[in-house]
Amino acid sequence: MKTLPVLCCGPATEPLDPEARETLAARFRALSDPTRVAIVNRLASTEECCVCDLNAAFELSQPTISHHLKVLRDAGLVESSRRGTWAYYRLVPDAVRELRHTLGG
Amino acid sequence: MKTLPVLCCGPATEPLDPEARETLAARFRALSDPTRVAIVNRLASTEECCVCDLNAAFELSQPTISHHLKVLRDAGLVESSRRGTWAYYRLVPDAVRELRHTLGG
DNA sequence: TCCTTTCATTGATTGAAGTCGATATATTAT
DNA sequence: ATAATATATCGACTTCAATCAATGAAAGGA
Repeated sequence: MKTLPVLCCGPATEPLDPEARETLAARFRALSDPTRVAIVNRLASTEECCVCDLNAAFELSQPTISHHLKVLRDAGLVESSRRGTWAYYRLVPDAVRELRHTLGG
Repeated sequence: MKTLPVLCCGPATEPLDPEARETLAARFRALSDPTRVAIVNRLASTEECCVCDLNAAFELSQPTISHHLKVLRDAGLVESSRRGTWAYYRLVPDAVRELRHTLGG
């Protein structure tokens, strides 16, 4: 994965090309929903998490949770693997780190 | 301004209360548009910037740029001041830092 | 085999967001 | 005063996103 330039807050920051703008905006958009922020927060504390736990943790329908997980997956912020009947989700640390770096790490 | 807890990626992360989820999501949402990412990036490199420069820098109408600036203002990521006819915008470093911290600074 | 459980997908509905033209407001210049 | 310039706001249109009920797909158990 290509490393994106630092967005802020150095004294001299390089301008972003249109592709980088799109990529960054897409990732921030994945975090633009309270439920998804909470999911990422939960994954940050539990290392790995079954979908069934997430379904139980939020007062939303199962398809809605599944939808949010898909948004996070498409953004590359989380990844999943099936073991038997269950699906387990975890953060992609590099993606999160890159976003943080974008905000001026 | 209240300091939000670290979102990621420590071994033990505290769960976010609903209000914190909303606040964080709102700020990430302000960065969920390519133009706004570019504006913030530009502000990060120029310290302060006239709206007229932003209008010239993007191939969007003046009302659209004004709208994006309002979104960023409402999110607390930028602030503005008028000097004469011109309006100058700049980043709010604390807000950006807080977001970065949320991603596990 | 059939039923149950877990998760994903589809379709529909509702509300939010991006964009622009038109207009309003405020400041400076003539 | 009048005109010109710089921003902001309004109204309308269009596209996108969140949500849920219903359905599909895959695995395990009786």
